[in-house]
Amino acid sequence: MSDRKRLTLKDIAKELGISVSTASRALNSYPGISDETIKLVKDFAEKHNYVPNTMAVNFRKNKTMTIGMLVPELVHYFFSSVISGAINEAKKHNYSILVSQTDELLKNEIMASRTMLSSSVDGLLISISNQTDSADHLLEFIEEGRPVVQFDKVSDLISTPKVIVDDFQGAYDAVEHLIRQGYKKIAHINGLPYVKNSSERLRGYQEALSDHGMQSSPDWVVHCEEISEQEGFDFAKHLNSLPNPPDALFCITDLVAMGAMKFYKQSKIKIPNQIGLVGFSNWDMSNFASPALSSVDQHAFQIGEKAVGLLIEAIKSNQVGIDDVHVIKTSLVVRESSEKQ
Amino acid sequence: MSDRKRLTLKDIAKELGISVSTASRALNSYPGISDETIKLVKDFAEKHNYVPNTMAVNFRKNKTMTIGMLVPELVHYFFSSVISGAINEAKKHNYSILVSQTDELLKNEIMASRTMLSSSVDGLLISISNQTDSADHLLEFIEEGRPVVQFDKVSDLISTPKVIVDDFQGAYDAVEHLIRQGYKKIAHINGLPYVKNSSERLRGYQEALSDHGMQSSPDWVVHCEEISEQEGFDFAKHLNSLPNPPDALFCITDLVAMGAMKFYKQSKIKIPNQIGLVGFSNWDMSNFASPALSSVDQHAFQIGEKAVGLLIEAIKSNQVGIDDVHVIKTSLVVRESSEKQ
DNA sequence: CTGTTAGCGCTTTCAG
DNA sequence: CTGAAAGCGCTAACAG
Repeated sequence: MSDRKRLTLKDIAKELGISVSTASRALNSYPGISDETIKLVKDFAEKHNYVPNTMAVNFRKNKTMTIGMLVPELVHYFFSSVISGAINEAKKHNYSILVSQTDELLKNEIMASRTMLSSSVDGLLISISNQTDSADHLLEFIEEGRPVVQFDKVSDLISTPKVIVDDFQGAYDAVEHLIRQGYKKIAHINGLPYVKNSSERLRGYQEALSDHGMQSSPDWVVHCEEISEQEGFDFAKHLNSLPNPPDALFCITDLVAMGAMKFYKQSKIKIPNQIGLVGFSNWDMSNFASPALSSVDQHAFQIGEKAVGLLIEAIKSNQVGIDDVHVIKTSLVVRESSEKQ
Repeated sequence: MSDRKRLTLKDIAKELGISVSTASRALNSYPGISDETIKLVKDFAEKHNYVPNTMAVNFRKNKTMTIGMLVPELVHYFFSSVISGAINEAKKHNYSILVSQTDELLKNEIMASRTMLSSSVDGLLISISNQTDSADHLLEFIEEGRPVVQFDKVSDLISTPKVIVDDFQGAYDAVEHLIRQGYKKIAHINGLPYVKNSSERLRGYQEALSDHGMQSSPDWVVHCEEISEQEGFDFAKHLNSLPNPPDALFCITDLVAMGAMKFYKQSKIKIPNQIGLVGFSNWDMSNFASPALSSVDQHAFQIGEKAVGLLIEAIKSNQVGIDDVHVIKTSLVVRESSEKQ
């Protein structure tokens, strides 16, 4: 339909009796163009609603002002918050964001990153999938001179700037808080030990305990595979059936903590008085749980902002492959589930 | 750095001693090219890792295979689910999705849609902001021959395909369910009366009641302005203080219902036995509430899929401005908050 | 079945 | 200060 032909530079030039290059330079306010012609051209352009053909500009400049962003799961409070921060920061610099998700599958991650590469994003923001054990698909970006910034789940197989959560500190704070609340037997539902986020949280847990002269029984550390609510429920049940059951639980995520909470409520074990509970991630839902769940906030929005900032910096300075790590501090949000009355 | 020059068609042609156009046609498997040359070229391309320059293709074809998507708030279970559905469907058709958000501000909506227009998306998917009372910015797309599809919050000031939730039916089902559960005095926390979603849910509420020969006291319908948790709390309190307080509450969203739930729990009013509660939107959190909140599911993912499907159809057939409405049926999810024991 | 040619709209040398 | 001209990589008439 319609497609009323758009005004081009050529049209303007012809109309104004000047050359295309002059028109171009005037519109972009080049040095060495008389104020007169600048005004002439700009006024004309304004009046006739000239809008440059972005595809032509992209093509010519070999830039799209577009950033690709790849996350494992979009429908996730953490990731949608990161994306939100990324979009807002990108907007400030006139970049747009192309979003896709991998459903935690390496296969999809490779496909999606290829698509982004071929759709010519100027750079890539990625949080890798759990399956990802190779960085070849990211290397393809670097090889083409397009920067990559990793966030949250990052691969060390490739040198890029990284924005990560301080999992260690977050866990440490959470456990220290439980200790200060007077809990004596603090257990930890962890994730898969070879996943960095998990191992760091475990380390934070252990160090907080030892710094306060407390012991963790090996029985008190268990490992989720799927980080699911069900696992939270099951492990809470399991821990509670031990001869010496814990009186507090630090869970690797809020979802797991919600599962645990369900078990304790069903079993009429009082939270927080009989069992203290702290999660990690500070989902919106944690506020609505009852009792409201204490949790470690990861400042997801800020992670998105930071990651975009670094990426744009890299794009502009044409630096790929710098390897620096930016650790975003967490904040413990104390709610009812861990405050003894 | 690097930027090891990429292979172009010209290179391939020269290398193979054929013309650029033949190379192009072979790669795109045009009819009327010998299988021999096709194989020759494809093998060579494969071997040397040829990847076409998308910017050049875009420029040439005046298409970007990119869709713009604009939502009020990205960090929102409903919208992130719609986006997720949209992305997955788009992927199937080799489209990518550029996402942005407006924070419910018309000003931002106009800016963002302009950006998308100028970044040359092939079409736009939009859920308008609460403030939006003009469709001029959407008209700009239509005028350029680029299709727009609206979803969820839609404007009738412009003719586009629309994918909307069956708010009426959803509300009707919710209220009918409450009636069947034996609740006699069903109140409704509604939204702003001039917002379509609100008015339709109100209509569903009213019709369900009257179809079952029940009355709604005017006192029992109240209107949120911000659709916040706090309002849910406050209105529940207010309703409960009436001389003839309701015994069930249908809330315009889950968030509002959570606020109401908080009030009743604080007041030791038993849910569901003393008060029945149903929300709308079926957030992930509703499952975790205690008692778990009954809610109307809007099939957000499916809305995203459908909207993208319609948009791509419009893009491919080059049809802008068709005005048809696709209503997605809701499903009531019954949980503890509305099942009397 | 293949090659020649023109050109998409813009930026950017290179000359004046 | 301005113009002429080349060319980015690709596709698509048109002509064999």
